[in-house]
Amino acid sequence: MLESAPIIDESAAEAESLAPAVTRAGAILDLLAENAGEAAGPSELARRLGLPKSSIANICNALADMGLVRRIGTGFALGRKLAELGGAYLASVDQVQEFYDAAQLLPTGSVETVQLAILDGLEMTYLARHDGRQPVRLTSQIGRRLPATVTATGKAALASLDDTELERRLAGILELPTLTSKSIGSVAALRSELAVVRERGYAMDDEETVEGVVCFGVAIPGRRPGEGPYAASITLLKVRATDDRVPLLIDDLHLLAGRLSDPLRADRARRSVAVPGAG
Amino acid sequence: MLESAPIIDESAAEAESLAPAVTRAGAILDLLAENAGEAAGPSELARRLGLPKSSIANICNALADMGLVRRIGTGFALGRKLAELGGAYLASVDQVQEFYDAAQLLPTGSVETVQLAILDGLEMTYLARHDGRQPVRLTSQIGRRLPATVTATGKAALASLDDTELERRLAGILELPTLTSKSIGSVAALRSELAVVRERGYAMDDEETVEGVVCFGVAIPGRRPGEGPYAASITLLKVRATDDRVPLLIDDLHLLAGRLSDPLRADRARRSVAVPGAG
DNA sequence: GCCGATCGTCCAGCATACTGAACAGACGGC
DNA sequence: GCCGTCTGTTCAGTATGCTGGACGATCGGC
Repeated sequence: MLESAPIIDESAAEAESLAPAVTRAGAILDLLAENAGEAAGPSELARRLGLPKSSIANICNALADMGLVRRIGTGFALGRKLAELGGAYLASVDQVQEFYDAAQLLPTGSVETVQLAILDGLEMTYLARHDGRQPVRLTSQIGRRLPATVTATGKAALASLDDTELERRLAGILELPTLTSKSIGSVAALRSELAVVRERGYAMDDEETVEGVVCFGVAIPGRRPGEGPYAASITLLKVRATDDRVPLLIDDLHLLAGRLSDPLRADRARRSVAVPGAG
Repeated sequence: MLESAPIIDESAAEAESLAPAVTRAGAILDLLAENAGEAAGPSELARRLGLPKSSIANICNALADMGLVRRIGTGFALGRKLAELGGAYLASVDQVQEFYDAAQLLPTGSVETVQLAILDGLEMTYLARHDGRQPVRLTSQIGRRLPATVTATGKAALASLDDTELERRLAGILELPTLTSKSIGSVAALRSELAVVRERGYAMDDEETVEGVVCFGVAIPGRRPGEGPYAASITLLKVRATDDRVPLLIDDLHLLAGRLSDPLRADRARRSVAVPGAG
């Protein structure tokens, strides 16, 4: 059950939208996503969002008619059309398609967990995952968001920004979210870490996201102006990150990044002629 | 580029929504998903949907502010938040979580492509996929929709419906969509096929989706009332569907279906204590 | 089995979000 | 280089979608 909470205005920009109903619908979806799996009724949603109950009910019914949410009893939960749209988004990102092909060809990294993410503000959204042969599954689910400052992908992506853009994103930030005792907590520490990343050519997450797990990451520039940088990472148990393997994995990441960065790719039309799949 | 098309009213229910802006926003997302990868401007969207240009622009800006669509130049394409919401939806479906665990434990099927889908009307939406060890990737992408009548999952799911529900879904259907020359094209042929499925205990797609590829599927009942039935399938090249392997794969599917059907699952709380992932 | 609380739904009035036309800029072609 | 056609954006007026309150159904507790 969703815990009651005082009135909040979800995602600030509410006040000045030219299509308030749409913005509110988005806030509803966000709220349902935070408590995925649990259904919430109109009253509860209205209380949480600080919006009139009737409006919420109208919007939810419209969302339900389209399949964006599904009715569970009298409440609402995320709907199956979101899987369809999410899949369509992922299919529309060229880097995702190429990532799957390229990741399994990596000489050393193909047996590890390799992931692709995109920077969004100060968070990373994970877009694709190559599951290696390791029995332990340490991976984030696709679509999951993690703070950029505690992940190898995030630090690599932030380090690839020019200084003015970086300062813009850090403006007003006083404290950084931490997931373990090793997570970077201060902006000052982050700055020096990013300097190291730029110098070294790759980023490292040394148990900053999960104890006992390390990640290595490199940035992948976007192909269109304004398109936030991407980053690829390899995740493995710290005990497996031996001195002889790590350099090979770093090489693999640079190889992968090179392939995903290169706009000269002959298989541009591959997607449109691909086998439509079977079920 | 999107081809021009005459005015159409996307997904009929437009006329009588109590939150028209939300319904329109959904229609926009649908349209962008159909032509994923290509950006579309307000004018083009307005023409396609038969709606005022200004309204479309307002809605698109609201969607862009939330990340549900992204701006590409002056046009719009699907946004990264859809990946987040889609992932949250998939995480909210208990069967998906259990599917990943169960599929890789199948004695014979774990080396093949195993998929999970849900019935929606007369289409299947693919929710999860276990990639086997086969070099050829025959899989649909997650979120993809295929006609239920040409897929093993779809026929298994339809066969699990009671007659009144089945007739309701087939009402008014004259012709069935076909993907290959072997696809079922008539409702009469479908009825007799479903009778065979019920008798036999599993469904088969014999090159009805893709030439040279066969699938076997079994239904998995939903756990909540009104929740459309699920189905699992195993996909393989027809040349690999030998008489000694197929019975083993069918056994695996029934095993899988049994595990996903059984509401008595001790790992119910697993999701809430799972490792949050690393990046 | 009664009652209180809370739920989801309905309806009419008002404020507001939507509409339609006019605006300036960017291409592309004869 | 000009012009026709397209784009995306802006703005004021009005129809319309949103709001708040009341209704009936449901659940939980003393």
